[in-house]
Amino acid sequence: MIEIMKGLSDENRLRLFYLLSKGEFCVCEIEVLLGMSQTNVSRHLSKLRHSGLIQSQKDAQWVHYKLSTAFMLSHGDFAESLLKHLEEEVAIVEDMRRLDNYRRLALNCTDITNDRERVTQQIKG
Amino acid sequence: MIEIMKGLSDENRLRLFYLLSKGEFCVCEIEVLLGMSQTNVSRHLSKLRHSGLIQSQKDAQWVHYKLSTAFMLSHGDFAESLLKHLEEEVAIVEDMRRLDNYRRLALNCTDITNDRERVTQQIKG
DNA sequence: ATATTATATGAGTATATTCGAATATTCAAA
DNA sequence: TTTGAATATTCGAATATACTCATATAATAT
Repeated sequence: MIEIMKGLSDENRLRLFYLLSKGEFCVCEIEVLLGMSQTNVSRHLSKLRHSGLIQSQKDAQWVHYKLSTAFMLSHGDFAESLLKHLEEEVAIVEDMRRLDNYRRLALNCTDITNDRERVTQQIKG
Repeated sequence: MIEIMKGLSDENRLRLFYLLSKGEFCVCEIEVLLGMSQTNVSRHLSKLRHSGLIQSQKDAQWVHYKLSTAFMLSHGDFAESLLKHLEEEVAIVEDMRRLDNYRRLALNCTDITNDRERVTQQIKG
């Protein structure tokens, strides 16, 4: 449990964790959705993975991350109550606004590759 | 929520938090029950209090700590699911064994003042 | 008033965490 | 097989955290 709590004791990782509770995302999507640098996203994802909170799956050159099913099976109640409280956090409300736009516009990794700046502007909405 | 997670991302503070979920204790009791130094107990209690997780009440020369009622009202579900998982932690199982002994023997602050070493041995079980 | 007990805080040190910049690795497309 | 894109890792600096020792404060008892 200590590992879990340490994994979730950082604002960026809480945002990552919350985002991944809404689906499966590749690193480039996370960068754009959360406005974080590639290095930082990768680093924090790595930490969350080593804490057992998330899992990754390689798909060609992309790596998709999602919540760990093992973790959700063993700690789902804890995760649910945490996620519920996170909903109200300002940073997370804004993350979710960008995610809504991203989905409404049916954007994907290819769009990000083609014109990252444009996607960033589009979801800022 | 970030403050809360940071407050609970340390093993000693998780132990303090769990102990206080079992009742109200003064600092000298906590020292003996958890086997921590006075300075360290005081410092971590201070951090938990500033994070809003616990509250204190002065009683003569003693200060009694307990979980914050405001926190439990707003985050009780989260606290309950965390506490449930903490039950299994080795360090906490041992803390609880000492607490059981402490209570079975009907010990209190005065006993600790009179002969701390004896109490320490008695609850070691 | 003085000594004693309970608790809190300051200073210093050791360790851990976070981040950006640069670099490495892996895969795919040309 | 070279090039480029996606992701991971290393390094160094800045900051934060935890711990111990010493000291301060506050209340009690003598």
